[in-house]
Amino acid sequence: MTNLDKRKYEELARISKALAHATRLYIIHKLDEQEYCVKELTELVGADISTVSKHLTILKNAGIILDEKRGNCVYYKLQCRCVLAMFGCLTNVIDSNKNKMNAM
Amino acid sequence: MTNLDKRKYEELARISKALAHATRLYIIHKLDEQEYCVKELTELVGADISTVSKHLTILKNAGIILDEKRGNCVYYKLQCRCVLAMFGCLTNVIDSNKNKMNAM
DNA sequence: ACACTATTTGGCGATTTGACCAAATAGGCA
DNA sequence: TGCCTATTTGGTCAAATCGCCAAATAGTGT
Repeated sequence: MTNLDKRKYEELARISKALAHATRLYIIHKLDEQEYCVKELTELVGADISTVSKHLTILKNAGIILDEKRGNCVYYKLQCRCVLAMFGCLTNVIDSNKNKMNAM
Repeated sequence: MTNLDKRKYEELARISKALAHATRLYIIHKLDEQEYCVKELTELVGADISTVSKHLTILKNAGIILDEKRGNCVYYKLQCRCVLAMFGCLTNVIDSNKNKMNAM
């Protein structure tokens, strides 16, 4: 793997790692429906608010979501809806696995 | 997050985690071009063969690649090319980030 | 059976990740 | 200013991940 390749795939992995968590995928899914503040997401997720805040930071750093402070709250929304295609991809793999299973 | 949701997003995360590594993404990319045995991939990747073997196991367990023993070697290939769409998705996010940057 | 090659597995140390708690920070409002 | 709510940050601990080495396994050919 050349150095150039290495950088390229580490960049891809950086985004990919940000997606590699059930809670973060769930948050993305919810933010696709509407924007939410941290407190609201915390209730939806059902974890400590500091935990949710950290997940949001990870997604933000990956450029997947955006934050906007309004009044007392920080609202998050999807930065680019192209991540939603990821769900389709992941689901395809899962379905494809199931089909392979059934075909046995 | 309901129990059903939880199961669903953990399943998605399971696949997503398998992709969350530069070397594994690189392997997928190479296997898109042609099939390779472990030894060949090891040379391409430039890591210990046991390390590469473990990466391959992770990808196999996620249903992303398939192995086939022929002669002395185990050849790996993509199980479903739908994972390739994932590269497009990840690249979109990265490009989208860059565009947002430039627009500032 | 023996030697040789390819691959996987087990185990270890190092690093990263994830969850919670507690404390710090930031804004709004009385 | 002081209080209250929302959010982030720092710290700690447990668990997961990663990479290598060494050993085990599997198959080929002599």
